[in-house]
Amino acid sequence: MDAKRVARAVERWARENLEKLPWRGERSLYRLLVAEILLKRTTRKAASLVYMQFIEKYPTLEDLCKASVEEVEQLLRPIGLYNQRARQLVQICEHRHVLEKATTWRELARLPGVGEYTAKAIGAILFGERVIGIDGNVKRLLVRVFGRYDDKIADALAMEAEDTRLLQLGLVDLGYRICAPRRPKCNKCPLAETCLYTRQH
DNA sequence: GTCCAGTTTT
DNA sequence: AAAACTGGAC
Repeated sequence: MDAKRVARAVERWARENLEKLPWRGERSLYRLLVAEILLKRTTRKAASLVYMQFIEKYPTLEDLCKASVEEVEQLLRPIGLYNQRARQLVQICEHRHVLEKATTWRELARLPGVGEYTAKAIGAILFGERVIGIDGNVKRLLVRVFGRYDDKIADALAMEAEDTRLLQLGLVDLGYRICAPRRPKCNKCPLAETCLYTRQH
């Protein structure tokens, strides 16, 4: 298995090609967590606008914790799932101490609304942990490249990471923008040489 | 396995 | 008109 080769290629690609998004480059755990919750089952475009409004209104965790659920719901209404998301954000305030001290993805995973994907993605992006969050886009990419997906593949990739942030964001961006569900842009993909799917088509 | 929910893409 | 959208809770 070419985990090392794939990791290198993804990181190299990510260095030049990551899409600029409002939460990219964000060093605040609070802000990254807000972004992840807004992005669940939601496109980047829709999430971007609401994210910027959200951060302007609640720049810090303290600001959010002073807000009411209704107020937060109102802001989230345009992108849907507002009931659920607003409740989760307010619950995170109740677990404020966890967020303030967390240094590993396992601690984050205890927060309401934070599952394995979100916790591992932040672990890779912010904490530099050797983990990779696997969302639908990354899974599709890995199935195409390796012909299958299981936990061992994700672990192997994480172990080969030189820069866990670049690897995580690179995988997500490649999966979303290049390795699209239909008509993937294999001619623009840095993994085309080793990709099983590309070679079979 | 089902539900959440408005927006975007096909 | 569907199907999908950086999932997670129940």
